[in-house]
Amino acid sequence: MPPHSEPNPSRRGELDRNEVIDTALQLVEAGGGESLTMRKLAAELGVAPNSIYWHVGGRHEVIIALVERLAERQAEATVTGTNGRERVMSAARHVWAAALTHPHVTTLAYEVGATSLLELPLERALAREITAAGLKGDEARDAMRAILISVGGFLVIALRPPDLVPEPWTSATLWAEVDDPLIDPATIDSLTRQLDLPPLFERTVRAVVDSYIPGP
Amino acid sequence: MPPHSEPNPSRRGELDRNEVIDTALQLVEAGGGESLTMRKLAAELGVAPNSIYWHVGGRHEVIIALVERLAERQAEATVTGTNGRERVMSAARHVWAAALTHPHVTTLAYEVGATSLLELPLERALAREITAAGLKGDEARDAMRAILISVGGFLVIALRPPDLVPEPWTSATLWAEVDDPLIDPATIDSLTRQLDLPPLFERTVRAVVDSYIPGP
DNA sequence: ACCTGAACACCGTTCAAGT
DNA sequence: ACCTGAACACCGTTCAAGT
Repeated sequence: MPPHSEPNPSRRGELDRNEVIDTALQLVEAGGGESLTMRKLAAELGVAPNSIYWHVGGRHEVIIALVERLAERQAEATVTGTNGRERVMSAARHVWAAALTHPHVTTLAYEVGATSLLELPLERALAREITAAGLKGDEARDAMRAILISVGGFLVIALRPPDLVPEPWTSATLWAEVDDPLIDPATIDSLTRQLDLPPLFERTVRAVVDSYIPGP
Repeated sequence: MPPHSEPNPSRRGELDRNEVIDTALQLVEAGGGESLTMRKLAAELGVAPNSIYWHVGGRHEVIIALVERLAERQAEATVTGTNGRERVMSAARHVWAAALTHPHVTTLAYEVGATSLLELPLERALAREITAAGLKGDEARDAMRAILISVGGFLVIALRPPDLVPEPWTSATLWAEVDDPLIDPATIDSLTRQLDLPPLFERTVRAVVDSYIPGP
């Protein structure tokens, strides 16, 4: 089998692994995961589809490589705040913000199960703040996972393409048809309106952070 | 393989929408979303692929219909608990449990953006408890969304096929290689071990519930 | 070592044609 | 009204063959 995992510094032709990965990354950032096909990628590179198999591997390997590349590029954002909870919250916000900056790659990474690979630098930053806040071992691990899972829940909503679901089956339309005497009408009305996600993120993730991270 | 995987060549006409949807649902429950192809479905029904277009429509419409069908079947579980927080927590657990009972359909529903359609009966149960707990309008809506998003975050982890990620890129392996003096070693060690999700769910969702729902 | 043409085994979907 | 054969426009992947 060809040298997928190890770089080959000896000599090369016109096409190299780096170029393939960069182009794949561009394709995904521009048009989302479904626009990354071996054939389109090959066409973009002006090469036959099977050449990619030699340099990188199949589609799955291309995706892993592209996620790895973006992870490297991911600038490690600086955490702010003057106490443990604030700093942990800040690290959590960085995970959220980074994912929103690269929605397509984040979605694709999730689909192939490479989320941790993409987020590792930012997860480390979070782990450092949790350590600094005084948590250790399983306690620290639980705090970390709980916070990341909460952020993940919000990302699921935020990263969903808005036109994915046709009108009659949106949450809003569905709730508009609900007539339940045990549910407050004002609540139903509120459920049919657009949701402002960032403030809800702030309040909810803070609740999770506060419950796991000791106060100042 | 099982008798259901063999096509049925001995049929004349009499294909109806219900049969198509039921078979599609079975296909998904058995083998996940990717095993629902128009051609497999047609073969299962002993019919040409294009017949399905006449009775139901394209793949997307088949999926919506199948999600709708399961939603109808979804028995509305009874909420337990003696105070508001307990009862809201119980309703949240039902959403979680229902999704785990039908992991493939839940995943597929998410992929086509029909999560609300699938969960509507259970979301209504949650809305009733939130109403009963005294919340109204935007406040109730925020509580509802925050709780569902938190549950969703856990579902993302719980529903992910375990063998999706190859060894070298699992979260555990990635963390095993981390050597950071600012992170407690016991924490890193804990991050490389298997996570017990249910207790974390319980504690985290409860924190969210407690922060949105007034105490007794 | 590097790249291609051709092929295989799939997809979803459409459309004219049959009953 | 109901169903099909045939085709179109795609996929990912493999393999023998060329340089």
